[in-house]
Amino acid sequence: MIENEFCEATVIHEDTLRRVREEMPDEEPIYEVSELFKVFGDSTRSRIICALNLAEMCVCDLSALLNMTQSAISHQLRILKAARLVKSKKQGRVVYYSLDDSHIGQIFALAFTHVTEE
Amino acid sequence: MIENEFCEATVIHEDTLRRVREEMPDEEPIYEVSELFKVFGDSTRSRIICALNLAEMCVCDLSALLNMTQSAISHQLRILKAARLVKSKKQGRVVYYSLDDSHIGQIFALAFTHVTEE
DNA sequence: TGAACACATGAACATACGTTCATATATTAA
DNA sequence: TTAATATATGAACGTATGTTCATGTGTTCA
Repeated sequence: MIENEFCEATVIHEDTLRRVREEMPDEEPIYEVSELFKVFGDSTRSRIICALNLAEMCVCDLSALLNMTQSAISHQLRILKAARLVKSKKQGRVVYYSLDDSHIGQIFALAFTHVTEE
Repeated sequence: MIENEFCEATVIHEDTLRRVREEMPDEEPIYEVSELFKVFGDSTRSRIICALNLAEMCVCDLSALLNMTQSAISHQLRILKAARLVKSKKQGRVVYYSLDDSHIGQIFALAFTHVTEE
């Protein structure tokens, strides 16, 4: 049992700890990954993503589809756009949103198979 | 332009809206998917998952690895266990945690390739 | 039996987050 | 130019969430 340098935690398995320390991904990419998952971790945003995965849509259609106020949808689209998950295209006063990523579909597909099995 | 039955939202594209309504996944699996992503959406939990993906570990080793208090780790492990993402095995007074799912690795792998490219 | 240890857990606290409300911006049509 | 429309956005509000602190539970060892 060895005291850690930075906190009071006791270390029982020095060998595995050393190995995991070496093989662990850096903190930054892990942080970015969890930031990505955080965006997915709201059902409104997930529903928007599922919808945009089927068709390019404008804000008021999304609002009607999800039965939510235009403001709420717009706020969430802003977050999705900041995360570079959706892109927008303005035509007149209508703004069309669509998915801006190739991995989203794959990640969601895996997640769906996860929650639907067992 | 047609007024929606349940909210004041204006519908511009009736045809795509109808098609998306038909092809959209049900609300419940989408909700479950976003609940799963919500669990992944915290960097502490993501780091725990990355660690357990490399080795079965006890609480105090995780605590030392992530330089966090035993209590904080324990609380997060509770959440991961409730989500059936990790399982625990008690040996004496030491509790060993390991991943309890085959999809986690794939989902994280996809997410990593997403954040590391571009 | 009691001390030490590994872990769990409830309460408290600060912070983050999603929606609502009011309003601003930009475009079209009269 | 004015009214209507589609969207964006800031402030406010309630709620959810992660960590800390204190303490509880269960196990080992002297």
